[in-house]
Amino acid sequence: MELNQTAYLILGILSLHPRQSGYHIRKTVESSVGYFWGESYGQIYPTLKRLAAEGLIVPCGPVGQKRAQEYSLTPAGQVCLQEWLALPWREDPPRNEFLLKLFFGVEAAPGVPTAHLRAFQQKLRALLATLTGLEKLARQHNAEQPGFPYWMLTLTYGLAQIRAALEWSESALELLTSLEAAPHPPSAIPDSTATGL
Amino acid sequence: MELNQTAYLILGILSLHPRQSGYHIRKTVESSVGYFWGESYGQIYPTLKRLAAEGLIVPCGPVGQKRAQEYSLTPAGQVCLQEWLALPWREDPPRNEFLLKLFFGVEAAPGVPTAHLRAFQQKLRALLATLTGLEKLARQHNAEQPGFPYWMLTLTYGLAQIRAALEWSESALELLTSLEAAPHPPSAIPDSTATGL
DNA sequence: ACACACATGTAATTGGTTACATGATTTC
DNA sequence: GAAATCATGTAACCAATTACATGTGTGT
Repeated sequence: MELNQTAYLILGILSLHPRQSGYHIRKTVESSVGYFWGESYGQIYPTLKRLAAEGLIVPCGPVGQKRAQEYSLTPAGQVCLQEWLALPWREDPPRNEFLLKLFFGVEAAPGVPTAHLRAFQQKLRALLATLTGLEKLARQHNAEQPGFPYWMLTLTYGLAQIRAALEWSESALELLTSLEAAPHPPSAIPDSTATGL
Repeated sequence: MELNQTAYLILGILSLHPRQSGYHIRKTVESSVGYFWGESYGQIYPTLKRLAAEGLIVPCGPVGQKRAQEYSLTPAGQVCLQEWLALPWREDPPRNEFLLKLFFGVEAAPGVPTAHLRAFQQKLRALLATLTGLEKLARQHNAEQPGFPYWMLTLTYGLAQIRAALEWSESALELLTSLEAAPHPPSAIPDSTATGL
C-alpha cells in the first residue's frame, strides 16, 4: 500500500475539512497550500478512487442539492496520514529554471538576464501580495482553529523566503546593470584554456 | 525540435566547459548548480545521443588516454542555447513536502513537527556550509572568468534563501516548543462546524 | 441565449528516477 | 588482489501535466 504525495495531500486536506469533492479539494489546496504545493485534477480524481478502494476515505453523499461526490476520512485514513506525517520528508529534486538561466547569463544576448530578473521581481511582488492577503484572512477566520499555528508557520516561511529573495533581487539588479554598463572588458577572444569551477 | 530542460542544461554546461563526457557533465552539474538543479545519468546519456543526432553537439574523441566519449557544442547548439536563454523561464510546480507536513502538523503525533523542524535546520546548516565552501572556491579559481558574476548571483541567492530559512526556523522552533508545553488547550472535542480557510 | 463556474473524468505524453548491468582504470 | 572510482548505458516504472471530452447549474 504505497501511496503517492497526492494521496497524502488529500488525506491531509480531508482531515482539516471533511466532506469535500475532488473539485473542492483542488480549490482548497490552491487557496491554502497553493504557494508551495500544486495539484491537478488529472491526479486528484484517480487518487480519490484509489483511496476509496483502499478504505482510507469514504464517499459520502453530497450534502444539500449539490451534485458533487464528497469524501471523508476513515479511521484507517487518519492512521495512514499520521504515519506519513511521522516519516522523514523527502527532498524533491531541486529545479529552478530561473536560476539556471541566470547561471548561464554570460551566454545570453545582452539585456536578457536583466529582463529575467525584473520578471522575477514582478512575480515575487505578486506572491508577496497574495501571501500577505492570505495571512490577513487566516488571522481573521482561522485564528481559533487548532491547526492555526502550523498554518501560520508555513505562511511566515513563505513570507521570509520572498522577502529575502526580493532583497537579493535588488542588489542583483544593481550588479547586472553595472555589468551591462561596463561589459566583459578586455577581450572578444575567449580563453579556451580556462580551468575549473 | 522541442528540447527538455536536461538538454538545455547540457548545452549550458558545455558552453562553459567544452569537451566533457556524460559522466563529467553530471559531476560538473553537481558541483556547480547542484544546489538548485539535479540530473541523473538516466537522463543525461540519452539526451547526449539526441543532441548529437540533432547536430547541437558533436562527439569529439577523448583527449589523452581517457576512454570517455566527450562532447562539445556546435554553432547550432550555441544558437539553440541562446534562444532558450531568452525565453521566459517556466515555473515548475512548487512542491515542498517539508512544508506540507508542517502544515498538517496538528494531525501529527506529539513531537513530530518539532523533529522535522530540527532535521530541516540540520539540512540547512549543511547546505550553508556547502555553499560558503563553494563561494570560496569560486572566488579563488573563477573570479576572472566572464561568467563569474552570474555564478556568484546564483550563489548569493542560495545563501540568502538559506539564511532566511534558518532565521525562520529559529523562531518556528520556539513557537513549536511553546505549543508543546501548552498543548491544544480546552477541548478534546473537535469542532466539526468550523469553517473557512 | 450566452457565458461562466461547477464538476468529473480519461488518454496521451513526458519527464524523470531508480535499479540494474557491465566493464575499465586507478589506487592502495 | 581488492576496492574505489570512472564510465556508459538500458529497462521498468511512476508521478504528474495537459489536453480533451462532457455535462450541469447559475446568473445575466
